[in-house]
Amino acid sequence: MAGGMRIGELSERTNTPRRMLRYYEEQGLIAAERTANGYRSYDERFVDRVAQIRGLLDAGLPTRIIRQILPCLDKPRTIHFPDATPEMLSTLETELARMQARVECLQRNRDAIAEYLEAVRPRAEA
Amino acid sequence: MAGGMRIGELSERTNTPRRMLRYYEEQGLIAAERTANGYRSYDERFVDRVAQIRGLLDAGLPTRIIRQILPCLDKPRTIHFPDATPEMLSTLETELARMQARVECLQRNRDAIAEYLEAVRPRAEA
DNA sequence: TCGAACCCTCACATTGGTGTGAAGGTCAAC
DNA sequence: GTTGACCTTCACACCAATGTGAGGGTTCGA
Repeated sequence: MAGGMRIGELSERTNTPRRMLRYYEEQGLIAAERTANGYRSYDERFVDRVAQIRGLLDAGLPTRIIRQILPCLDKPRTIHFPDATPEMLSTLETELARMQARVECLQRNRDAIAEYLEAVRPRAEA
Repeated sequence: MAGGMRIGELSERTNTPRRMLRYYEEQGLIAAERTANGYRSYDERFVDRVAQIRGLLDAGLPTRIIRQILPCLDKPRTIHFPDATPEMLSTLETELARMQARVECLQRNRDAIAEYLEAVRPRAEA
């Protein structure tokens, strides 16, 4: 069985506390297999998955929203078109707009900070 | 005295609970004047300021960080170059990188959602 | 067979942003 | 001069994300 790491390894590889991995599972963001003795078992795909979750959390999205949008982000579409309820589509559109607003806000402020640093740093490094 | 609105008006114009305006003040993000009777008095500039704060908060930055970067974002530079301590510059650089990462994460996921919606929505509206 | 290093669940604590309400001061209008 | 719509501070409560640790099982190597 090549594809099964336990929570400790996933924790190290994603730089995420075990506690959080269990929490994400509890929140329905990831669904780990279990080995015979009850240990969680993760395959490679969870590494990216967790990174994605952390990125979104860090960007200010709550788990409730992440849970809703995650299924739409799978590379090989596992959620087919008929699965999408109208409510879900409208949630997605709302979230899309909010993310767009966030991006713009962050970009504006990022640029302002960059500009400030540029002005304040008189070409230090060679 | 043309330029003094009270907390209620600022609250309405920024769509922000009074409670939060007081909280931002307590956190050192805004500094309101006081009229003779103790009421807070805000001028026009606070409208943009509060919007900026809310945007950053919504994007996941904690008040502690916002407090540090806000002074650098003033249009007419009120913070001059010598004011910047090395620690502050390094905080700014760190924050700049984090914001960049956030932007990229949000853009990726935003694009993925947009793509999903595009695929799932069979050209509905005229 | 013991110890170390994992894993499990459960549960309480903390932090930051926010909601809400009490107890009271100011001020304009009637 | 009382009412109503503001404002003040203070304080308790909530939720989500996270920390921490107790109490206990599994596995493996010395």
